[in-house]
Amino acid sequence: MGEAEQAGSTQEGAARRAGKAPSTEETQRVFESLRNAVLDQRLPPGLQLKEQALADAFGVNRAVVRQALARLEIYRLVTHAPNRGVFVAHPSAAEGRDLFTARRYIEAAIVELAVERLKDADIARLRALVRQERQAYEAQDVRKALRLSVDFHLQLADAVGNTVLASFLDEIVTRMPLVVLAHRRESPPACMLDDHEQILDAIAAGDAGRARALMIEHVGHLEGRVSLDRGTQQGDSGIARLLGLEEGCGS
Amino acid sequence: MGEAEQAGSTQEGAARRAGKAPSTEETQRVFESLRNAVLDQRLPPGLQLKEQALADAFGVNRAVVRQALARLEIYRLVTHAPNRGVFVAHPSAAEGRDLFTARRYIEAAIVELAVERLKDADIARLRALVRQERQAYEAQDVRKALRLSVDFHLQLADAVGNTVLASFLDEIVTRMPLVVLAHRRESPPACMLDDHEQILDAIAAGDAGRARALMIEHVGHLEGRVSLDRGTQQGDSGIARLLGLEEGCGS
DNA sequence: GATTACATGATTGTCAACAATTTTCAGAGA
DNA sequence: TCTCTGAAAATTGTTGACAATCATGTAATC
Repeated sequence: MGEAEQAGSTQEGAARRAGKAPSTEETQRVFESLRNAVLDQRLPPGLQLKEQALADAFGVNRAVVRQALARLEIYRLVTHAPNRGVFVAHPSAAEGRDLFTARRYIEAAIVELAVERLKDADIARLRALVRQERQAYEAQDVRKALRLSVDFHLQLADAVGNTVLASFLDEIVTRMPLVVLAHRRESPPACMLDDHEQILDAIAAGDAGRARALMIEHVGHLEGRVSLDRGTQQGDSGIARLLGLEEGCGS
Repeated sequence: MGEAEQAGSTQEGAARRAGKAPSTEETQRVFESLRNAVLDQRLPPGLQLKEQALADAFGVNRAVVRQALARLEIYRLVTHAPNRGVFVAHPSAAEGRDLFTARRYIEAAIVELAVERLKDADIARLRALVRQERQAYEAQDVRKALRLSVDFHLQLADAVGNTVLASFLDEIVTRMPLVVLAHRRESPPACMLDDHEQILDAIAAGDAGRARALMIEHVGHLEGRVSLDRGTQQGDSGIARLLGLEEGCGS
């Protein structure tokens, strides 16, 4: 299933943020491959991850796979059913709502701090990232665009320099793709390419209130792409999910 | 070292918040015992946690201990030195600052939501907790008071009902004792027994702005008990730490 | 006396075999 | 056709042994 990933700025950043000390490089490698697979929406919720299959695929021992899976479980990317196995998580609507609510607060905190702490070089780097993201969209490379879109948020958090808030945001955005897969709307609304750019403008202008409002609105746009209403079932049961596998626009 | 803990409302709550699915009950048991030991400030930063010793102490296999330690590592309660072992974390001053900053934002979010969502029964339960806390202080049971003080924050978060924010706060408050141990001020300022009560009053009165301000101020009081100035060394080197093992007042 | 080289012990990391549990599937019976 | 039973296969959980690495203490050398 998940094999070697393309090296990118996200991987090392994630290692610093979430993965921490590589408790044996092998475990870390397997963990990050699976985590990246989730980020790229390659793993459908509910899929069983069998230890031996993963061990064979990665060329490692089952014990290593087991540790990687245990770590994924802590980040709630998989659920562990005792004596049954681990399955890609299938977040409930309530969980999705909690994630978006928490994301609003965390992102608001980050932009607030960004106005105070970001250097010109940081803003320039983030602007370059937004340009890349736009190019990816224009090139129809949706997967890459989605990834760059996530990277924008993560690198903004990194630039702010608060490791705790950065790791929290990292956990949230990593769990988001599963929420999207489990609760996608049939007709996704139009993509919002300009949000990131406007947020950067507000930060660069030192307008904390506007930056904060824009970011909260941006998260609202993202939440609009899924249906998390209070009556929604936990997620469609298998078949319906496989029909909507083409991904929309990003984070 | 850490053996069975007194059962209390925190344990099950923590299991729901942070611990998640008990990937084999044994692992969860070991993890929580060690986590509780950190919360009670029984584990000095820098102490090595040897796998075999823990396995013997808990009567479990080394693999179980290994998984529990890996989990502790993700919460940054321990640091893992490859081929050397795991050691109780020794948070830097920068890490401490990040934790307090993040805590301000998270707690502010929680009280904001608390004003909207808390039922009368929730408030009554929290008031009872504050009373217990006061009694513990009056009875000079500092350890219990500290624990109840932490419980107040965690149960407030639980009552709000956002599992994501609750788990974030859980991680923060669990890491705090290590920051305190590593960067304790010589003369702790007076304890602030009334903060929790006033926060509850503001929430009960529906005054979100005041509740938020009081909570931020409260976190400021907590931060005042440690010295995290930008010139401070990572922590004193062993001997000095052992001299100041008696604990102050809580969270 | 201080320092380096080396042997010893302790600890972590890896692995494969075994046990326990669950799932699957074939077949009997209603 | 459906359901129940039970054996077989597949999967997870556990344990112990072995290898690799690091820390400790001793002896030799400058």
